[in-house]
Amino acid sequence: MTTKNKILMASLKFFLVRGYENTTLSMIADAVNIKKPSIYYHFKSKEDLLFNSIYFILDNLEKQITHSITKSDNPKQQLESFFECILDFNSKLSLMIGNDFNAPINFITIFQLYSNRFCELSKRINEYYENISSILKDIIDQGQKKKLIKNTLDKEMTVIDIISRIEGLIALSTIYKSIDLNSIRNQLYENLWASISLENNSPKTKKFFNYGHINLGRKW
Amino acid sequence: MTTKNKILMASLKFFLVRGYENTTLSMIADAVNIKKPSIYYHFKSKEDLLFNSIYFILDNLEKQITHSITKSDNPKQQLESFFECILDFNSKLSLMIGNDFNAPINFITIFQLYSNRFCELSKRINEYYENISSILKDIIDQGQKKKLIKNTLDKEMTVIDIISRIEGLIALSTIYKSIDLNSIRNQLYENLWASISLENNSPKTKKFFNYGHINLGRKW
DNA sequence: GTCTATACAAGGATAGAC
DNA sequence: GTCTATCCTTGTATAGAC
Repeated sequence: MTTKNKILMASLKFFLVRGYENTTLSMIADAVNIKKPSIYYHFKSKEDLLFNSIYFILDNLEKQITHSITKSDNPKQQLESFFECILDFNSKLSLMIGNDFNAPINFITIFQLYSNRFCELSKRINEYYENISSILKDIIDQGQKKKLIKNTLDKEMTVIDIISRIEGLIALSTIYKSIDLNSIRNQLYENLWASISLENNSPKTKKFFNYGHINLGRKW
Repeated sequence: MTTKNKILMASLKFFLVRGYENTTLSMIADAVNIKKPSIYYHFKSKEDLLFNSIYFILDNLEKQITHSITKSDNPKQQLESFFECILDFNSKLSLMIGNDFNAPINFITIFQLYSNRFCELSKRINEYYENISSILKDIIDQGQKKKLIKNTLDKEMTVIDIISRIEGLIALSTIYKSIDLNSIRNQLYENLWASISLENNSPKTKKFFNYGHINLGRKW
């Protein structure tokens, strides 16, 4: 791993766990075992580090979502993959950055905080939502054609409903201590499917997907 | 309005819109038309301001949820009030603090950020979730007794499902620019009700509640 | 209760040697 | 590419006058 990547990964870690303002360049430098000014050889400012951290998250997440969807052409399974993929991405991110704080991380918070402050980030984050919305619309389309999903659904609204349920779940599980996300996520997906599908009794299949290794997505 | 309350309201505003670290005591002092050191006469530190801001939000929100629930003893309407109340609280908070930034606010983000950093806050925030969980459980109980809500529901999970849908919606609408929350909130509530109720066709009633004035809840 | 003046610390960033 | 030394700004907080 190059020094540049080490710096980026350390930044990502601190930004996710402590937030941007509570992360200092000294902390990052210490974590990478270099001195503060060396960071400036690789990145032009602290903001630059934030931007690259967020691009890293979004690039990888999009890649993994796209990949997980192609594993099946069954709309129900695709939707399940979509659902699981985002939840798993959050857990994996936590493992990947070596989260040795005992605070759970939530990658969405960082979007909320900085999308309104940095126009450049806002664009990219919105692009991400456009992308996953379009993926979901395609899945719903296919499901309707195959008579698996209700034809009466408002597509736009259903997309919002699905995304907000997933993100709400991640957010809530990091704030409210009494939630055991793993024990209910399958059931919550079944509820979601039941609410949009034409089936009467949705079978309760337990599936665990593995999305492979998280790669560095962006060229420098 | 006393100087103390003015300071608190200004802090709340900045904390919600800019976050804690990006809010300086000078900004607060300017907004209230006093000098920086005068703040220390009323509050012992910047942290003290953060704590009181969050208590203010939670005290008021709990009060309004409790109040909105008592307006009906029909579980469907109570659940709708609950749903609407939290969404409206977020909008009202935005109006109340005189949000002249063009960034939408989301009062839940602040919980996510500081519940893990300040043990005292974590306790209070968890207490809030325990409270609203218990309110929701009661509503579901009543609904089941009155044969309006499915008996097969896992109560714990349903509670999490409901809260995460509401909070996910608020969060998403502040990040993703293409969402018009007001045009879909009623439909989303109907979806929620449809997924837990025994009715086959849920009637589409449009209701707008007014939760009255937001009061200062905490004694100093 | 509010002010002026000021202490003190810390963070981002740059210059320039090696 | 990485370092030491240092600049500069800003933020929290306190002392003490009025």
